[in-house]
Amino acid sequence: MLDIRLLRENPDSVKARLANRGGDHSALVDEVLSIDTARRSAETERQKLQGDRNRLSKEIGMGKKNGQDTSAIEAEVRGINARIEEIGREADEADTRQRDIMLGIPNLPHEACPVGHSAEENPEVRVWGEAPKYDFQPKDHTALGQSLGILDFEAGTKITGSAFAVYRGAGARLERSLINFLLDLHSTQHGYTEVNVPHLVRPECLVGTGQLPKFGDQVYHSPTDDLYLIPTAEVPVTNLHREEIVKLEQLPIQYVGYTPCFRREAGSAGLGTRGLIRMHQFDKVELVKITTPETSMDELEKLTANAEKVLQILGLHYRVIELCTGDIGFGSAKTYDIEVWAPGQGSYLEVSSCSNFGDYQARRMALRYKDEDGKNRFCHTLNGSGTALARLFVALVETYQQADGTIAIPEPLRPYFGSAQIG
RNA sequence: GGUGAGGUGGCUGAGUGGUCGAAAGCACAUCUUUGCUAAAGAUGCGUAGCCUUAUCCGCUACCGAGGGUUCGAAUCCCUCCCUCACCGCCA
Repeated sequence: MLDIRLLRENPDSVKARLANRGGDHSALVDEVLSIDTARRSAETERQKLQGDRNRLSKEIGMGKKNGQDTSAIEAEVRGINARIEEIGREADEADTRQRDIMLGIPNLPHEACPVGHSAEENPEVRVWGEAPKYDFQPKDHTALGQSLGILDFEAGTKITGSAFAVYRGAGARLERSLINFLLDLHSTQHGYTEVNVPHLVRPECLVGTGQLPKFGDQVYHSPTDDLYLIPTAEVPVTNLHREEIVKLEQLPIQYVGYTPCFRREAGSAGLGTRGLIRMHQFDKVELVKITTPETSMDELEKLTANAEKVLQILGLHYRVIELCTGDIGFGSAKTYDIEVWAPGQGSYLEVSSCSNFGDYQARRMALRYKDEDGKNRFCHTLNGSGTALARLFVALVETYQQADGTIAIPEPLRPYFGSAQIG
């Protein structure tokens, strides 16, 4: 959520920065501003009347003690109460409407976020390694998965539906070994505290990180309990500190957590057509940081480097791109995507998206810290995949496939996987 | 799921209709004094909003949440949520 004071003081600048995302948000900004004015005027009157009531009620108390007749004042207060109820309803309604609209306005892109209209304009920041060459025709992971018996898409469809997969034997073991490898790497080498969190969350959590109210159709929901299946560990992990005032010394707070992620992918192109690449459920190891405003941009660089390290250790060719203003997510101020090369696809796959949300999420979830002067300020929040598993699995088997159809396991993963190859 | 107890400021814990945003203690911050790694004293110390040039002052709200009674509610009534204990059930 944006700071309403920023909108009041500098509406044109806010509109201009939002316009860089594409779409027109100026009408929303104007609407919020007009509601804000009405809201404050109603609030001021309500508070004045409440003050009157408090004063008169004390008079009644004193009067009764002294045996005086207080019926005239009581009648007066009854009149005030009627007015308080009326004006109070106005104030509350305005407050609710203002918040609802504010929750639907995306974050301002950071000055460091390149301006552009769409994904085509995302600058490439760096490339690591190079695409491996094969003296045979590299296969797609679905073909490899089937011939090795490690992936079973039909079984996923049978027990749940399309875009659900079953990993078998060495496939299941590979997935599990990757999870352990990633958790160990980030917790022991990069200074993140490992957390294991619930996969079902309250709606407030999704509001906090920005999925609700606007993207409710993308998450699975259990109406009976009003709980949501998490679309990413970002939601429960960041919300660990919702409505808290953390100590400056605690920052930066750094968490790494593994969770499955559940996404309805309503309206997504390519659902169910490309093996593991877009699933309704996939595993992910997520990195989350809570920082001060002064350090968040540096921390974004570090976080991105931490995620890249995964691919470096596994020897997977990748590139980092910087998302332009037209392509960054709803709550993000700046985002780097890490894309790993998948030889069987002949393309890059996004395996990590590292974002700095500034104080946008912190404001939504009332996450603050006390600064040197003892003043409460909103934290900055960041997160990035470290990394998504299904696509990492794809890149790994496609990259390390051999002419005989077996898959070599890269050296650093062998202690986790338990052998040097699959097949 | 059943029964019982309870939810007050960072923590402990008073407060059963009026001047309580809330005693006291602890913790914390600053200052003072004495001084050998600590003690004593003083002061300060919740959050949000409104007003405002202002993080001054002032005002309003908040004692699990939401309703109700009343001129007035942390205090009375109702509903819900949560925590703890025991029982049942269960991975």
